[in-house]
Amino acid sequence: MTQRTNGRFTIEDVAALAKVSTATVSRVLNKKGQVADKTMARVQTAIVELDYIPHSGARQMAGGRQNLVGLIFPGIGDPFLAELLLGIEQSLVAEGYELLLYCTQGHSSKDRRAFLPLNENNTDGLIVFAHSLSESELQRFDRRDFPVVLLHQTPPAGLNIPCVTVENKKGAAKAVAHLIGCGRRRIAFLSGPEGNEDSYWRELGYRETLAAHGIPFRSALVKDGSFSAAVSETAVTQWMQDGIEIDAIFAADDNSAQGAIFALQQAGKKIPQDVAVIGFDDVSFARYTMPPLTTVRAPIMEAGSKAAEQLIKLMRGETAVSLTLLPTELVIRRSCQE
Amino acid sequence: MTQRTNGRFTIEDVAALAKVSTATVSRVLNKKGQVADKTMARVQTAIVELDYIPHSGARQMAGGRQNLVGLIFPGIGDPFLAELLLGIEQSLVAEGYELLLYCTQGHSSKDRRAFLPLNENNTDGLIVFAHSLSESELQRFDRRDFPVVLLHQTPPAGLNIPCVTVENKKGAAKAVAHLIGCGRRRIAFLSGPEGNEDSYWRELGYRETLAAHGIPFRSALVKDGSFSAAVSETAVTQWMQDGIEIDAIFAADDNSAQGAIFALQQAGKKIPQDVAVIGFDDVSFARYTMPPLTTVRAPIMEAGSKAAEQLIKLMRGETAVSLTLLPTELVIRRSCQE
DNA sequence: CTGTTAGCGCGTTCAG
DNA sequence: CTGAACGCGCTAACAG
Repeated sequence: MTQRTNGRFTIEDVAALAKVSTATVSRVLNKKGQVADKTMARVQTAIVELDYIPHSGARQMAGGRQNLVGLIFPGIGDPFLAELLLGIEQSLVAEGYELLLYCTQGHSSKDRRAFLPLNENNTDGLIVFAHSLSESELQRFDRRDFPVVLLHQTPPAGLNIPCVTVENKKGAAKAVAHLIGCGRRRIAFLSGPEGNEDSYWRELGYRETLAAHGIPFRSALVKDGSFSAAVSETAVTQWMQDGIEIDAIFAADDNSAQGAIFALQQAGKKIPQDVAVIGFDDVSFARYTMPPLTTVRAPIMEAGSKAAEQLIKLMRGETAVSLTLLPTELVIRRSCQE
Repeated sequence: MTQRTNGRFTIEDVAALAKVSTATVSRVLNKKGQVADKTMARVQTAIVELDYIPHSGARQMAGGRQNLVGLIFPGIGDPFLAELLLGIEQSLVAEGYELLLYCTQGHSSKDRRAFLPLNENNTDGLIVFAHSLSESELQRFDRRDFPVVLLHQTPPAGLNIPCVTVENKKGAAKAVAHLIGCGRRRIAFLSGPEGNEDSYWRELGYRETLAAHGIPFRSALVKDGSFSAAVSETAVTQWMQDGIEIDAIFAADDNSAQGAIFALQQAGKKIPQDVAVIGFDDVSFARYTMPPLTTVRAPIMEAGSKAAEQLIKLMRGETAVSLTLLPTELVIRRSCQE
C-alpha cells in the first residue's frame, strides 16, 4: 500500500526530497507565511525535480482558495465572446485567478445534467452570461452566498446578484433615430431569440423611437432573426417574397445584420440606397461586410472586465455594485447612407 | 466544531436524513452496486430535499471517475470553434462526460502560470487544439500515461499521442489547381501565423502545385496573414501599394480571405474578374462574404467528434489510432469565377 | 522560521 | 442488500 499507484507525486514526496515538512512546502506553494530563502530554494528544486503539481481536489478539500473563476455561457464561436473573454481575463489575471469555461450549448435538457461541472466547490466565483443558467441554479448559489455575477441578464426577482450589461434601449433608440434622420420610414426589426433580454430592450427602443417620431408600429415589420445570419437571411427573404416594402432594417445584432445584407443583395436590393441596415454590437467583422456595417457599438470588453471586477469584490467579501450599465454608441459606416 | 461553516451539505447529511449509511448514498449517486428500490427512493428524496451535490474535490481524492474532459485551445471567438465544440460534445455527451474549456489566449508568458487548471487530477482526459500547450506540458502527461488527444498538431518527437487533423496539403493543392485551371498565374499566398502546422502544409500544397504546373514560386507573393482579417487586409494593401501584380490570392484560412477581399475592393479591384480569392475551412460566414467565398472545406465538426472518440478509447484503457486524417473538399462559390 | 496534526467529503474495501 | 472505517493530498491551526 505504500506503493504509489501512478506516477503522481504528492506534497509529501516533495517534502521528503527537500528535507522539510509538508507545511513548509505548502507555504512556498502558496507564498503564504515566512520561509527562509535557502529552504525555499531547496523546496523549489524538489518541486521541479519531481515535476510536482498540487492536487486540486485535495486543495478544495482543505478549504484553500482555488484561484479559479468559472464563466458559463451559451455558445462558443461568436466573435462577441472573444472580446468578452479578453475583458474578463484582463481583470482576473491581475488578481491571480485562472478562468475556466463551461458552455451550455448542446445541453438540450439542462436538467438531465446532474449538476454544473463548475460550482461552489471547485471555483471561487462564477460569471454567468445571459440566460445560460436556470433560475433554480442561480437560487442555489444565492442561498449559499456563493459569488456570482450576471452578464447581460438582470437577476431573477428576489435574488441580489450583481449584473453588468449595456444600454440596449438607448442604443437601439440611437440607431432607429438615425435611420429616421436618413429619411427612412418603413423600418423593420430583426429580433433576437425569444426571451432574450438584450433583444427585448432593443426592440423596446425601436418601438419607442418609432412612436416618438409618429411612425406607427407594424407587427409585419418584425421577425425573429435569432441573432443568427442564417435565420435572418430566411426572414428577410420572406419579407421580399411577401412584397412587404421596407426601406431599412434594424437588426438586433451584427450576425442578423450580416444575414440581412446577404438576403437583400440576393433579392437585388442596393444597400443603402434601397434598404439601409444597422446592426448591434460592432463585432470584429462589422467593418468587413459589404458595404461596411453601421452598428451600435456595445463596449463588450469593458463589460467583461467590469463583471470580473465585481466578482472580485464579492470574492473578497466586499459588496458589489448591483447594476452596471455601460453606454452604447452609434458607429456610422456605409450600410446606412453613402 | 460540529457547526457547518457554510450552507453546504455533505453525503453524511443525506445519509442521516435518509437513515442509511454514506456508502449507500454513494451507491445511488454513482449507480454502482445494488440498492433496494425503496432505499434508493428515500435517498433520492433526501438529495433533493437538501439540494445536495457531491463535492468534486472529495470525489477526486477518493479516486473516482470525474466524468469530465478538458479542451485546451488558443483563442475563442472563431466560428471554427463553434463547430469543433459541437463535434466534440456530440461524442462526449453520449458517454456521460462533461466538457470544460481552458483558453490559453492572453497568457503571454505561459510559464508564469503555475500549472494548467485542467490536468490529470481533475479531468479524465484532455483534448488539445493546435499548439496551445508547450512540449514540456505534453511530455508531462505522456509520462503519467494521462489520456490526451491532439487536434491539428502532430505530437512532438518521441511522444505517442493520438492526433486528429485534416488533409491540409491536398486541400491546398485542390485550391491552387482550381485557380490555375481558371487561368490564373500570379497566385499569392496569405500564410497563417509563424510556426502554425496547418499553415505549413497549406503552403507546401501551394508551392508543390505551382511547381507541378511549371509556375515559378515567387517569395514576393507570400505574406503573413496570421489567420486574421486585419493582418491580411494590411498585407494585401501592401501588395497593391507596391504595385505587385496578382490575379489570385489563396488565403490560409477564411478570416484571411475576408480581409483580403476587403482590401482588394478598397483598392478598386473586382473579385473575381481582377483577382480571384480562395479561403480555407468553410467557416459559417464564408457564404456571406461578397462575393461568396470559394474555399476548401475542412470537416471541422467531424474532426472534433473523432478526437473525442479517440480520447474515449484512451480513457477506457484501449489503444487509439495514432493519426486520423480527414479529407478536405473544394467548395466553389463566386469569389473565384462567375 | 519550521514541524505536527487534525480534519475536509467521498469511494471503497470488507463484514455482516 | 447495507454499514463501518480507512485513506486520498492538502491547508490551517498550533507548538515550538
